[in-house]
Amino acid sequence: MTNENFYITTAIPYVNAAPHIGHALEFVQTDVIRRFYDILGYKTFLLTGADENSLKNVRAAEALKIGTQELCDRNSLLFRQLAEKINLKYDIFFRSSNKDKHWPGAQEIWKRCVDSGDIYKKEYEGLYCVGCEGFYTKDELVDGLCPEHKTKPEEVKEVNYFFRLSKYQDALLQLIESGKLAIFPESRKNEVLSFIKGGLEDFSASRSAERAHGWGVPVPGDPSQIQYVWIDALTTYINGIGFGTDMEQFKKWWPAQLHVIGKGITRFHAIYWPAILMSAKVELPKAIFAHGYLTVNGEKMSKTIGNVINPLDVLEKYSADELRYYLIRDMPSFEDGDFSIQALKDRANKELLGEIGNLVSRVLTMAERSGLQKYEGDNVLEKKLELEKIKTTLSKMELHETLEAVLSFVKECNRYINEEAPWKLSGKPLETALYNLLEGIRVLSILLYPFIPDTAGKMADKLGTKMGCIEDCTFRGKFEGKVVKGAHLFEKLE
RNA sequence: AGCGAGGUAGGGUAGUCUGGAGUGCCCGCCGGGCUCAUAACCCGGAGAUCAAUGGUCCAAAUCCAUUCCUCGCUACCA
Repeated sequence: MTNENFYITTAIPYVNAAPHIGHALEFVQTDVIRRFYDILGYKTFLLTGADENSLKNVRAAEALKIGTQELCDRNSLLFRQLAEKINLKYDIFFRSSNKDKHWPGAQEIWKRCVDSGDIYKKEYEGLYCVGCEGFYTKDELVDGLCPEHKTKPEEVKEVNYFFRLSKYQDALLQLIESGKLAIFPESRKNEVLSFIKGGLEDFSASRSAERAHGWGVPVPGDPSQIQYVWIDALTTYINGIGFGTDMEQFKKWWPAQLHVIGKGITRFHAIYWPAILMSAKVELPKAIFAHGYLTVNGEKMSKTIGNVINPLDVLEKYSADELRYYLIRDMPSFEDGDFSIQALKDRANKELLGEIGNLVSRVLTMAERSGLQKYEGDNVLEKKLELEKIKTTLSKMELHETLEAVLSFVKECNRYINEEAPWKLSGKPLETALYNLLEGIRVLSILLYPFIPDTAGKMADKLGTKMGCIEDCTFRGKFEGKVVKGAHLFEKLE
């Protein structure tokens, strides 16, 4: 057992629209890691939430003819519902429109960066598309026109605050090359390194309040400017645990052991964020895990195609465990993966029901019929458990590999039944076979807990055992739980 | 264009660093076994010029060179 703290975060998504299935993937991945660290004995804390200060939210609200806060309230609720329904075990759902807890921290960070001399005023010149309300670089334009609106962007000059990112180029390089800030997977780490080596430019850290429609965190001492959304968004990771408002709690959990993010925002987390923290003289997070994106039936998700999958709809028809299992099992942790309902059903029927549910069902039937109250025997089946592989793949964040290693033990249990044929046995040989199988299921209930917590709990209940931790994943020579078969763990999906 | 990652059976992957029979896993397909179990479970089989060419070596998916193809990153996208 360890007493170390483990603070983990999901990215905080823009809430300009309802959650899609990609958000569900991130929630599940983060939760699996968190729960694994739970059974490893860490004291864990998980932050999730919503980035509400984006201009996208302002625009989305205007399109719907409602207030921005109302839109954020509405959509944040959907994200929170998703978190609940998918069993994301979060400790805090933190919204960046929270003026009491978020603004003080975001402004404190800003002041500290000013004190370090890293924020300065500069005239910003850029190509601004009125339709997009955003700036474009020359490379992004198609024939000199905005790729979306096919209009010529205006040249706009505006005085903004800039963050002196260039100053941190060497420090960032050293930080990431040395692994002091770990980036999973390796390929993303390489991308970040090559980006840094290409030379870092200072970035615009504020916008005019006018252009931001007055929405966002004001720059301390200059109400005409609003903080650039990324600065305020990143600080939710520290503000949510008390930076600027409850430094005691903040010190308890920070630094984060892991930020889980989508691959598209790697740069902000691996470059901007550590630079801001260095400037503000705050400790740095330990690791970043960038997952891939989901396609749907082989196509990129898009509103235009109309193939966006809302995970809340999926959870109307399928259980949290079925969705969680599928997302981890079929999606490589780091690569893009393809989502399809058919594949989800196949996994649920073949593996959750056919292998896990059926294993429990056949063993508990035989155990009940045996009439035994306690079971003893030698630990032959335990040798098939690859606990080391489970731990090493987890430490590399290869969650699909971790799950596969757990599942291969399920297969060994089923194989063991076929080989031993306990239905033909009686006396000591029967007791030994049942002992091994019951211990096997008990261990599985622990190892499956991070992935399918509801089912794992049911398994422990059926065995009459308590949910254990990693130290309990060994066979103990004796099984004394009170076995009750009860209902099936899964029903077949048609 | 530059930098990076890849191309292994019908699909998806591991193996490559540290060369040693195409070795493994998942889905799909075909055949058999079992009857404890939710038509679930177990075993066996078919299916691959390991992208191509050239080289090093007793020996190459693995090392070297070249070519072709795919994907990612290249300043504000989960």
